[in-house]
Amino acid sequence: MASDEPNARPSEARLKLLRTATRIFYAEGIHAVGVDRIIAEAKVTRATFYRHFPSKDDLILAYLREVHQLERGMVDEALAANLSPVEPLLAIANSIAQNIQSPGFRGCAFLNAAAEYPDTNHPVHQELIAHRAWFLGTITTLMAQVHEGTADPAARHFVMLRDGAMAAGCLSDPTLVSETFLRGVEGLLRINSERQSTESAR
Amino acid sequence: MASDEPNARPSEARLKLLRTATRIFYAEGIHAVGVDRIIAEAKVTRATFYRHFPSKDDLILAYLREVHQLERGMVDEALAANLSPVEPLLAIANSIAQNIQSPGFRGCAFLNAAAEYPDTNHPVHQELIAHRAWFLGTITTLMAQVHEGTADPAARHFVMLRDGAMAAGCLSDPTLVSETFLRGVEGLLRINSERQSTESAR
DNA sequence: CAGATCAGACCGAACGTTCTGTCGCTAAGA
DNA sequence: TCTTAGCGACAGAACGTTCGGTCTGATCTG
Repeated sequence: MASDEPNARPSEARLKLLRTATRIFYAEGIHAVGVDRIIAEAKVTRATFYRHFPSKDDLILAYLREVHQLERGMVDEALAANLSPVEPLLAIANSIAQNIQSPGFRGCAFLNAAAEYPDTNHPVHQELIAHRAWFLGTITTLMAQVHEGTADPAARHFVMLRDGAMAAGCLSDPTLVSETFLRGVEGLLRINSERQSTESAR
Repeated sequence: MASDEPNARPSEARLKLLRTATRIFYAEGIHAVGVDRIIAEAKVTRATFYRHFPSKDDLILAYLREVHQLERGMVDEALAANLSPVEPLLAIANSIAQNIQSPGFRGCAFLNAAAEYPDTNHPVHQELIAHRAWFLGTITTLMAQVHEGTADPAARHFVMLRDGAMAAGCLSDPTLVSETFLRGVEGLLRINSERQSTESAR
């Protein structure tokens, strides 16, 4: 990607473009927003835009990577305060619930991108698949610490609840959606903890 | 909506347009497909298109109403074979699971439309909100027959699992997604049935 | 005959991308 | 200290294509 060397300090113009794109793509959709709009609101010129992003698709990929980093940050934070096997999962769930209730919440950037880019050959689609693989893998690892034998189905169940909550959070009452999600997660963790306790008692 | 009187037989041209739009919009996304494409593949002319649909938005609304009718048909079928309070819900869940595993599955047309039309004032957005209200209401009514007191949260939980399954069904292994969904629903129904049995035994 | 459909041209706007010349800033070299 | 070169950003025009929508006249069918 142009001008994005790992150790180079990103230019102010590039940051402005990426920040603007992240905000507008998330709020309004990707296809619904043209590069003209991003350029105008970032207050840079066309030449500057194309200097940093060779095409609109490059900007979209940068947007998704930006959101991915934000979500990684959230997960890393939950892992840092790690006391018992269940707590990181609850911390992640609470973070998701808070996000759902935050102003400007507009669902999952990756699920939204999937709706707009269904072609599995498109780089945008491939980017979101990679993100989802990371998230499922992370939850699976955490679930394995709760109960090794059922980690896979339990993680899939967690992610399904997450996906459902993210999808519905801006289509109905976010408070009810968050409650439903947290209850589902708590029930899931309770069942899996009891399995672990039952097997430990043997 | 033009030429769509309740008792009039829809013309062949209109049917072709709607059928084509339903297929392509669902498979490829709404913004990603222009009217030219629909017209070319439906093998009608531009004037015919605009005779039946005054604008692209009218076609999109017709597409969503078409999918809504299909889903109503699925639910009506599940209700028709109604033996016990739990069975319609299981039938609906099984129908959803089969859909997820069917060729060409591309998620929920309404969730996909929500991603592309986030503006709550847009008629497309309002159409999908109405559809979701119908679905949640239907599931709530069915859950009330399982256990009156927890019908609301249980229905929301069911719909959350459904949304998550629909979102993930074409982004990962559809068989695993279906299994996860059906297990989640079975667990939910078991818990709610046991609540009903417990309260009946008092 | 009336309505539906056809063929096809047209419109202005928007789309993503390319390009040119100019300006400002910074760092390095004389 | 001054000059120069290089880099990044600016202003703005231009390109070809696609977009959704409008319109006209001809043909077909019931």
